[in-house]
Amino acid sequence: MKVPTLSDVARHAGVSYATADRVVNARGRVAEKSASRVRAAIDELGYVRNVDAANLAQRRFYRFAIVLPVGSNAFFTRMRNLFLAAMEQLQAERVALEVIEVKAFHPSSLRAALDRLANDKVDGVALVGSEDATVVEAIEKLRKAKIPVMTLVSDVPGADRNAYVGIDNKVAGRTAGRLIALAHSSSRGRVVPIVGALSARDHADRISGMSEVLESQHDIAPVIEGYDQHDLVEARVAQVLEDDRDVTAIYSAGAGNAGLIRVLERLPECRRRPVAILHELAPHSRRALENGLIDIVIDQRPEDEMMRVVEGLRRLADRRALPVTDPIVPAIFVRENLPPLPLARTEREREDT
Amino acid sequence: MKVPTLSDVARHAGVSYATADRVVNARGRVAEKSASRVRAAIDELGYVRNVDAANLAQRRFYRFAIVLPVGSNAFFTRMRNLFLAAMEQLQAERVALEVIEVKAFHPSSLRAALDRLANDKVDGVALVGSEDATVVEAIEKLRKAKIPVMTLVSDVPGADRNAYVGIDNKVAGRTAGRLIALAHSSSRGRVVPIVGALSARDHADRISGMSEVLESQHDIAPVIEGYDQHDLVEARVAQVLEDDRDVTAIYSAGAGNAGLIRVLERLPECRRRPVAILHELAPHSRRALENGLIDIVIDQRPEDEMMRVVEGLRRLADRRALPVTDPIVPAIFVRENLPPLPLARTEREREDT
DNA sequence: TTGTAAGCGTTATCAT
DNA sequence: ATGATAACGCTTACAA
Repeated sequence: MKVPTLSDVARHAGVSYATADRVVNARGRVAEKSASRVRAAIDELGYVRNVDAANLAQRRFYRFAIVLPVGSNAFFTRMRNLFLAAMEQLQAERVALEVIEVKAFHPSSLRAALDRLANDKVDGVALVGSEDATVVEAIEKLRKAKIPVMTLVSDVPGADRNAYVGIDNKVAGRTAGRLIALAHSSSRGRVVPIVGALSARDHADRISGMSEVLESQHDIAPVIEGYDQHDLVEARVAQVLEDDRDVTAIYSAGAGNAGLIRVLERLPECRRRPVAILHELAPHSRRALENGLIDIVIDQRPEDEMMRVVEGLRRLADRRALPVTDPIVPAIFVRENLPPLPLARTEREREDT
Repeated sequence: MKVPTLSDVARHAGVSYATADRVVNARGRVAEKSASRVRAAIDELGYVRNVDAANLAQRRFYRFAIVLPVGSNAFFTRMRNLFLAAMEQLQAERVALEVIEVKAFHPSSLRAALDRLANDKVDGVALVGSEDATVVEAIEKLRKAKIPVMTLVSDVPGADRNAYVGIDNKVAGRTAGRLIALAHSSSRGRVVPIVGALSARDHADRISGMSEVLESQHDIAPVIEGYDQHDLVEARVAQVLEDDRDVTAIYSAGAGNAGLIRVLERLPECRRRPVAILHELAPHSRRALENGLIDIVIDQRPEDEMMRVVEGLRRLADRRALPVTDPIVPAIFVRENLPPLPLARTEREREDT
């Protein structure tokens, strides 16, 4: 059961090795006649490029760039730390990561970073997308430079990235809705939705998913915009709970949840705590789950996303097919299935909102 | 930034290339004095074996064996189909899978298969474990033959397999418990647990996890043993629901759920459907979720497990480190977050219980 | 116990 | 537009 090599292909096609190679690697300068003979030989023999040999000949050392928004967001801090923590192990596998931080909600900052990378000739780029024409262009430029691009956590509509690694926010919102419905049994409830900003697509998608499921049987209170800031969230939620005694559930689709948790913490004894569902495991949300202050955390498991991104970039750089995977299914954490705490923590780890 | 090669190591240690190689590959026949010099050189230079080059030199073609119990169990049918479906894509990556079916609950059948593999000199074995001394021995034998071993879905306590890919059943049960509690708000409930057999460790673990969470606030009815057979499950559950009008929840930790679903389907209108949670997505459980006959399916996502197994076996065969991963978190499916149906189905796919 | 050297299937360079 | 060939870093057979 011998696997055919490119030499076999060349011989079969009656051309030299170099010519066959030119076809396989699209180097041009081949007469169409030769090219077609080579292509025929390739699928007659069922030739597949030996990636190991190719990488050896190139003394492959992958350089990938990971572009993350940075700011006071606990989730991306966590994400960044995960990439940093992976670097050591990856070093031994001959891949180097460059983690680049750009200003959040600042497309031109992202664009500048991407443009630099296009000239740097890295072997692949992963980025947290945003809906912005300038970002679409930057991605196009990368692709033209033959650099694979993956979007992470947030996709870029209209851009032809090679793959997206992240959850479907609409589905996540619907899931939250269903769980809230479940927690209400048959009684009618009143749900308060919280987002960072309604203009953020992910947040809006989550809320609309949740509403879709609940609106026929329950009341949906006006959306609170907390701008992902815990003190703002705290103030607004406290206010709403005070004004509206009928609230039975809270669904927070964004960040700033430390503020929400503080409100729940000091809820008067007499008042029944509303069902609370929020997104992303973080030190404070974990603790709140353990203490019974909230019920459910929907988590997109950045560890998983990180691994898929690195693996995906490697495969793209090797010109291998990406495995056809189901979309990432977010994890649903309750008090009882929290993952064990990681043993070590990165030096720079911070507990921001 | 040159990466050191084994030649560098040899030179640095003042020995020949072959000697350095003997140390790295533990081939023996090296004077301790030389060996230690080589080892010193290795970590002075930070040498890491180039797996690509090694695989090229060996004309690597991985042969992995996947040993699955077969019988009338929908879950393992699904699992097997996943492996079969992956084979084509894997072919191009120079890995061949041999999917071996053994009789379920039949340790000596499993043992025989494993013993054959030990002599066959495959590059790695994945198997669905069971608590049995003879299986422990068979694994030991494989390991002695330098064959990597992974357990899948069910671990083998006491065996030194290289890794386990599967969920923590106790945790899964506790999660089910919490969700049931959530669905009961503050009212007291009465839960009927169903298993295949209490002697099956996985099932027992799930039930005990569930009970742990619920027993203080709710009633736990006697466990139904349905031996993973849908007609048996159907009969028993129908009986219990008839005898006991106070049942508010059902947790099925095993298989045979088609029977359970049939009972729920023909529940009289006047009677409120109990909260229902069961394990593993299958055609019938999916449909029941869509129809609102059950509330939640806890799924260990065999697609994911399959990929981890293949990737893990490959890494082990390459003598690379396994990535430190969190344990597999089962997915919690409700009606609203069901994964899209796969487009193609394997020829042999069957819909058994 | 130690050393030498011919592959492995590519990439990339140079010559024609 | 085509062809020949020296690396790449390892494994393995063989020689000393």
